Amino acid sequence: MEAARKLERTAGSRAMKPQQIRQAALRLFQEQGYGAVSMDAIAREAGVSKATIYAHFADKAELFEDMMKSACREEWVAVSMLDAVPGDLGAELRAIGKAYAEFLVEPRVVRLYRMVVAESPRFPELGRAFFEAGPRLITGKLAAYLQRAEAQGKLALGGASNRAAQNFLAMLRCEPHLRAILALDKSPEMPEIAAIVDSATDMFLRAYRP
Amino acid sequence: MEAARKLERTAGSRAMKPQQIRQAALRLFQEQGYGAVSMDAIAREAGVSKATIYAHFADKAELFEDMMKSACREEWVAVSMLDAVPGDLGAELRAIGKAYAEFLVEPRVVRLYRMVVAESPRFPELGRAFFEAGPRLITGKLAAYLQRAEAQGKLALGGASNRAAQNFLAMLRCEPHLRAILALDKSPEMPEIAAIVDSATDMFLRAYRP
DNA sequence: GTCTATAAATGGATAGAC
DNA sequence: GTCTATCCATTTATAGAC
Repeated sequence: MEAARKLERTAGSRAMKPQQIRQAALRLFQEQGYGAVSMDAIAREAGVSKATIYAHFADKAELFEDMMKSACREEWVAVSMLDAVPGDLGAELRAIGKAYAEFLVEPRVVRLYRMVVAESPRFPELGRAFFEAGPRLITGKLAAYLQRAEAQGKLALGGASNRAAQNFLAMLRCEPHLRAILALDKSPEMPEIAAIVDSATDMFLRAYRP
Repeated sequence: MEAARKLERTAGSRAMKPQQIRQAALRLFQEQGYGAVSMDAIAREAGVSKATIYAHFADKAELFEDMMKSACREEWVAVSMLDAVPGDLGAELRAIGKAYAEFLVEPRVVRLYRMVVAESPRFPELGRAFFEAGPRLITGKLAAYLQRAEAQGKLALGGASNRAAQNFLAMLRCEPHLRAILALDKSPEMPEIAAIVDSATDMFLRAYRP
């Protein structure tokens, strides 16, 4: 009964504190990097006391890992929706490719990628979570799609649908993506990306047309 | 004359201190990330006092940036040597591709890439230096090579040699590269890389064969 | 659970002797 | 140029009141 009373009494603002802390931590870690952010700064940014953070997270490392895994799951949801839209094979590949290539230069995605890459050696589960939630999922989906297209006689992949999918997706991790990762431009050049996707799709189809 | 005497007297170990410091800093920054490394730790690792570091570098940021630019130049030298080896077009592309794809999973290169990606937003010159010394240089070289091949009637690129080069190189930044970046494997799987390079080369040639 | 206050150690950077 | 010793702000994490 004590537990029940507690739950009632605290359903309001208390339950939101962990989320506030995660969001504040995400902002600061993105701006300054894991090692450069202090728990004091996170407490200030979240509008809570430091002791409150330690009431919800064991230490800085656990807060970081917990927050990052949530962020990975949330970010990749958008692109995991990539399903075949109606149209001919070329149009479908172009649409999937454009969505993915543009996703890969979104500032939120780029910032997340930077943190994952930077801290993967110290947080092994993080690199794994990112890979499974994103690249692995989307590669599998595209490979299945290409396999269906081959079964319908629209492509000649020699059964290597997974490798073909990897080749296609790799071409979408293109120079604009790299330039975004390296913070070389103020904002990504979307027309250039569209042209690259067209080029990659054309090349893919020329190579794998029956 | 005082200057001359000083130079004589200090030609031995003193001139090497900056290099010792750079090397120690590289090791620690790679292991722990920029924000997590202290100047005390660098001094210990280099076997010098903290004051000696500050005698050669204005502060932590300048030490990091100076060291990183040196590291970028040194690392990319290996792959910038990539010149056409004798053989037919397919064999040459395969050789270039294999060298580049294997370079991209070397632990030293992966560690450097992680740091550049992590700190590019805070050190804009770093992302620029990395890009110019590596991807930009190699893309230009390959584009020129492909253009010569097209002039000889061995390829049909429609004049878009640069885009073709980018497509080919993007396929070499493949899943093993991504897995290495994310620290998913203990050691890179070279046979898998060779198979991917073969696949990418075949696809490239099927698409662009006259 | 949440706060204020503080402990105990470490951070970047410098002074002054040699 | 190089060292030892040190300044003072900041660090992670906790104690104790509510």
